[in-house]
Amino acid sequence: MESRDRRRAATVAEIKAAARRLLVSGGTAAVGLRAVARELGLTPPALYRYFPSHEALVSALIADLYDELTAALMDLQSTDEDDVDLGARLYLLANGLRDWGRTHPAEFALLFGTAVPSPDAEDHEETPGHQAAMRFGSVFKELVAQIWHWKPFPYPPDEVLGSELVAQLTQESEHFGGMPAGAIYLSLTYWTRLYGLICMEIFGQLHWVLPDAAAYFEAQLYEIGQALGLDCPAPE
Amino acid sequence: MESRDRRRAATVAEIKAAARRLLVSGGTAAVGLRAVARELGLTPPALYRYFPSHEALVSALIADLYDELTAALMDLQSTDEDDVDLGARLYLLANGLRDWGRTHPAEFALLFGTAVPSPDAEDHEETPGHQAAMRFGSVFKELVAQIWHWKPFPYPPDEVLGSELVAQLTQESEHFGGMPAGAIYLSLTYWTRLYGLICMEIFGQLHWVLPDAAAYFEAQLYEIGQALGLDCPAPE
DNA sequence: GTTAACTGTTAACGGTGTTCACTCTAGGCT
DNA sequence: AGCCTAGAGTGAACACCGTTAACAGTTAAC
Repeated sequence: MESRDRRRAATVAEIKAAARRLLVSGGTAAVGLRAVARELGLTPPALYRYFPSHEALVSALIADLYDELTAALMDLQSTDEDDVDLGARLYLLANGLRDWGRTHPAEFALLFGTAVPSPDAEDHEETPGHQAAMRFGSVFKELVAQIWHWKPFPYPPDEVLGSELVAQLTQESEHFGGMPAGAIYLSLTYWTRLYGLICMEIFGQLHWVLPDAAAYFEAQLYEIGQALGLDCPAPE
Repeated sequence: MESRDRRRAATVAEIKAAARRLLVSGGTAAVGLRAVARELGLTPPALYRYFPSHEALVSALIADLYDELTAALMDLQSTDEDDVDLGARLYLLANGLRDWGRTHPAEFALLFGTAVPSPDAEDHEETPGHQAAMRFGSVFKELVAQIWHWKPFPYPPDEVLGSELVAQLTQESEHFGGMPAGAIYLSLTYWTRLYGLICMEIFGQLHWVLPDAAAYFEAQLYEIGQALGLDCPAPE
């Protein structure tokens, strides 16, 4: 005899589970409102008791997937001892993100394949999906800040970056544990290269030159780790 | 009294022009078959005389856009003298690609924002869009090969790349003017970083840390140019 | 025990890509 | 010149989509 809100929460979970099933089996386009209703043996309008629109349903799914990915990456790091090499943790994070994308291509495409809405819509900054994405991003930011305070790496001086870039980077310093602009620049470069690499591999934009991007990814990972003063495992 | 095929070709061009108008004004989702027909004052089934499906229409538009982008990048290079610094050409290419994306965000999203179909569908490798994408890619490949033969740059030895990666890269050597694996690796790194960077900027995945990615792009461009032994204009 | 909130239904509207049967016009062939 | 066939375009229809409105049954709360 579950209370009403419990039943409601359970139904919401079932809806999202059905949506995800459709996403996995048929890609982003397959997760339609009517299809989800069909999956649950409901009529389409019934879903409007739980989500105000189809887009809201998809957004909720996106938020869930972000949180799942975030959790997967976090407990991938916490499995080892506390005094582990932080560089190895970053290596685990990078490989964990890639692996998640490779094992969940449909979910990955939903999270990172669609263009982010323009940032001028400032009223939509509080969407649950956006907040979940922020939590996901801070996993990387916090680890990088830890690495910096653990073993500071050499970074380019402000002169070579240019004052405009330094100004923007300094503004983000609080989110990076007070790191200097040059160190934030290197961290951002790490993220940019990692993210771009994984997206290109999973979205198939690397197939035309590399049939299997694993070795290339490994080499790149070694390269970008070095820039942060880390000794990632060298290939071969 | 234009011949029948002329009239037909003209109509095809009008259809694609209308599709593009819709793409620019309303994004990828706005270029629907019925909307295109409406734009031309036709009924939807009429378009099936020119394209077998909606997807084919979009594919044709994609191919056109690839060719337009390719042409824009090519005559961006050919505007200067023949004995110009080839490094400057690569710099122009990189900036040209970014500028095209920034001035044509809807077209850019259509070309690079949707996931590429899986490569296991080998029968769809001859689609006009795919061929146009190949032509686009070879602009970069050919310029890099020219640079290599013009002023060979130092490259990592096979040992640090690993035999698996070297094997894959060597297989692509013919498309890169006979360059060694390490040189192809550096070129691929250049492309990967450039491509990833531009996609992230235009798809808004850099907004959360950099309000204006121009300075960051400039710094990155300088960095990746150096890896190819080029003296790109330094920032500031 | 009555009442109000909640959950689900059916019917319908406007939108989409697509197919079929039909008309009409213009070119090619004898 | 005259048929006649291929091509271009139309209207009606189908199956799908997201969404809304009006309605019915159940269930929790006062």
